[in-house]
Amino acid sequence: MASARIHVSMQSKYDRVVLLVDMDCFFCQVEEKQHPEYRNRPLAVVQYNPWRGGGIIAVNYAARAKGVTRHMRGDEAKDLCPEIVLCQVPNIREKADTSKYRDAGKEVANVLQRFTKLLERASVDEAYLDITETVNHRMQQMQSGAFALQPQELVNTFAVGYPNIGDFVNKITNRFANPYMDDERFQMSYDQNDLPAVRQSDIRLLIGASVAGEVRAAVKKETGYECSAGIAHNKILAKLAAGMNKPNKQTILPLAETASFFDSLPVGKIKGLGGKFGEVVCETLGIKFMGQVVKFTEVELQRKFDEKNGTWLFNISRGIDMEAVTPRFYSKSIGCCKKFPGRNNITGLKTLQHWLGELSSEINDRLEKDFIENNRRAKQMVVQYVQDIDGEEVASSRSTALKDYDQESIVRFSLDLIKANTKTFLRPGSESALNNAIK
DNA sequence: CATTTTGACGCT
DNA sequence: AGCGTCAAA
Repeated sequence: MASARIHVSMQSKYDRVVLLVDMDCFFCQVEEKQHPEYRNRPLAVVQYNPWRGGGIIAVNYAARAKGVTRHMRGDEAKDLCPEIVLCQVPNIREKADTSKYRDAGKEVANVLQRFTKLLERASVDEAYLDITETVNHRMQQMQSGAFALQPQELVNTFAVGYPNIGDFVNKITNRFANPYMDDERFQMSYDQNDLPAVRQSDIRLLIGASVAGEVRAAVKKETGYECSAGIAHNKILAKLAAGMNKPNKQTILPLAETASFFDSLPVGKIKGLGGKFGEVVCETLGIKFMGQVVKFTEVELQRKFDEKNGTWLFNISRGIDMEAVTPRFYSKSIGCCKKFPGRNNITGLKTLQHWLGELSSEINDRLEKDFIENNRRAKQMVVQYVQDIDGEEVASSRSTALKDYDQESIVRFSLDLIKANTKTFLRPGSESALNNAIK
């Protein structure tokens, strides 16, 4: 099958203007909106709370100032910040149910959607917007005098490499007064074919920032939620920029600043390099920073990694990312899961059936809601589970095609899949004990 | 016993 | 098809 990633084909690598909109400590904001009395207080969202106060999955900025972080238990947060409000993810069917936050994320996406057809939801609280068309239109209006940037649209706007946004605007203004000011450097640094886009890059990103300001104002006005945004020529850079200034701020990553910025940017900050592959890249190349990758040729990188990853690294290290913003509003899959650590391991058939029932019930509700909203039905179901086999964690997944289904059939299908996949499902000699505990 | 619960995508 | 990786709250 062809790769799922679609790449843009266009005259230049710098023609697009892409936004990444990221909600600030989103689950906390959802709780603060629901409970106005919690506003302006340190707050965190936890899942479950009997064991050491629950696990923290979101922390607002007042609580971060006290040293509270994700990963901590609720009790640790209380130690650091006794006045903190700990909101629990709702427990429905004896498990954490994050539907409330999915619904809130959809509410935000409904606002974002009005600004472009090219909206790609990247997670419950993040979306990429390709606003190239709007920027092109405003460029034309600007040339005819029908549109002008208003400074008040750029409050809370930053540009990487500039101490404040005013300096960035001044530079662009000076360039209008003297169009050949930067041109010698542009001609030395970029491909001939890219020069028209390079010459317009800064002003187009600045217009993009004004659009981003409007997007964020609309989200705030219509949902009450605050967000941060990155403005750049592609997804990787927009995502990177969005994290530079938070909360409730937006950041431009100017084309000409990318190289010097990358010189001190740890490799792992780039989306896709935050895990094992990023570690391998650093060890293999003997480097720490993104800018150090440019010292290697594309062929060298392909030899050290593989053809695809080598080319990807070569381009990304130069700030080039041709991956398209692929329109997608609804998720491709709907799933739920629960862990059963330690003494909660599922060891008996009855318990397994019970939890398959709970999970199937949630899935069934969400599939029904999805059918009503989006008029689609699930075609396939996948059961995933982790077993304890001789003290080792062994993950498995099995799938089956779905035609008609309801909660009962989902339970039956999932149990059948697990049974069919397990040589010794029940412990020999027992009617009810699983041979391998499910974690 | 202990982040957990999601979701997308790449490799083989 | 099944497994693994990466990322977000």
